[in-house]
Amino acid sequence: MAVARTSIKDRVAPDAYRRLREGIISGLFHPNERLVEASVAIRLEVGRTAVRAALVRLDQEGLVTLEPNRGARVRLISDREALEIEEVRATLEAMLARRAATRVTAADLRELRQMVLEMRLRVDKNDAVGYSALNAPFHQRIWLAADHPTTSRLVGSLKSQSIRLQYQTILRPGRTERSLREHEAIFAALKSHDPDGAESAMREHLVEVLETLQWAIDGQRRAPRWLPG
Amino acid sequence: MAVARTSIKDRVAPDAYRRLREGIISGLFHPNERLVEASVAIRLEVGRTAVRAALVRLDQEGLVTLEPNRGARVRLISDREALEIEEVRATLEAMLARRAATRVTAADLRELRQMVLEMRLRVDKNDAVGYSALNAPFHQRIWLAADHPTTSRLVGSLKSQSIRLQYQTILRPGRTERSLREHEAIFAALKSHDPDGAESAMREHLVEVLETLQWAIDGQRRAPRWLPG
DNA sequence: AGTAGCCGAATTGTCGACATTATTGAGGAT
DNA sequence: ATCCTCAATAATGTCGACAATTCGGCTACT
Repeated sequence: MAVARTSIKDRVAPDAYRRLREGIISGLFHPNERLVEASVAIRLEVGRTAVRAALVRLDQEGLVTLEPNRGARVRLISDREALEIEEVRATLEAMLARRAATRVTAADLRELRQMVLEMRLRVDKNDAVGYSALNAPFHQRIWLAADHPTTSRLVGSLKSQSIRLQYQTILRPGRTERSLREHEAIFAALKSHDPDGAESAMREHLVEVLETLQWAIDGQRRAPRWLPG
Repeated sequence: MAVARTSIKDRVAPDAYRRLREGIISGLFHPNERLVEASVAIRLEVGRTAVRAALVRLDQEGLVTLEPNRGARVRLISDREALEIEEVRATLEAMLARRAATRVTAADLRELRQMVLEMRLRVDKNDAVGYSALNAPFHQRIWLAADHPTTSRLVGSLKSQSIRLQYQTILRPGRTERSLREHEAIFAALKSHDPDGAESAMREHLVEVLETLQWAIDGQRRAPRWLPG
């Protein structure tokens, strides 16, 4: 059989943090699930020490809650908190868009244009998930153009916390069409180096997202439980 | 002599993180200073394990940089980064002020009014440091009124990173007078429940702070080193 | 029947020992 | 003199063992 010589620390140990993080974000570990150090260590094929360090880090990052002597759980973001996070994100991304408008290079614009075109393509093909996959890269490209690493890091961290509800927002009928137009508006503003335009376009876009989120929350408040009879 | 029965873990261990953090913020550990686990452990009278955990957490928080196999240092925030942080803070606090304007209770206003009066008092007494000490609580009181814990936490964390330059901003001649008037303007806007007014007053205030910061940076770029002869 | 208190399993917290990795400095060859 | 090699040192990374804590269930007593 031989589990190969990948014997627990070929070079896996260093990124126990990254892998656990990925596991949480991807939903492999469910919200509120207990994370027992020993079990996780076995599952990830790393030592308990590494898991411990990862948990501390994830706690600080907000993806995990760590209570003294009582262990760790995948942090369950409340609905209210999810909305708050989205609100902050909107504020910061609007600021980034503003900055980006005055700094985009030709290369930036070329790439962004490419992305928007690809998005349009997928929407026309009714490929909602495919479209949604381009969403994050598009935004990130704007962050890059804004040249503001501090904020970028912050927004990135926020985003990872609110993934849970992200999936459901895709499902809203007619949302992709609208989302695409918003993205196109943002691109247009950036292209014409219009800070006010970019900021407000981004803000409008994220207000939309926020409303969709609210819609998703309302929806799930009913759906998940039918009492028998 | 007897260092008392505080024998290394009476109940000190749990907050090694807090103490190390405090030490960094208060300047007890200098920027760029190496933090050797063993030494810190002795100095804080805790085990190396606790120090390790604290370092990981502080790294995630941005107060310390942690390089694999090369140890930890107190993070030195570059001038550029300090400005970026202040910029983010301005954006977020402006948003908080806006929210606060629509939610301040009578009790909030009473407390804020008290603070502003006390500030006025100290400025009139030419007590710059005394005035400056009231600054943080005033802002925090507004965060509380805004009722947006996510953002409050974020802004608090940002603030701790940029302490280094904070001191020098006090020294700017005529700054306190001006700062006081800005605070009074913010209070007035909150009192009349004017979101736009509160947001812009806060933004103006923080733009002022940002400029002062820039001034301090420029100042220190010359001051700290005279070559002999 | 109800409740206080107590055992025991499971899990976290801490320590000490040791392996691993960077760093420094001395010595030697070119 | 300069560069290279290689030990000596110092610090970090990891593991295993054990102490401390929590929690669930069980008993004993009223």
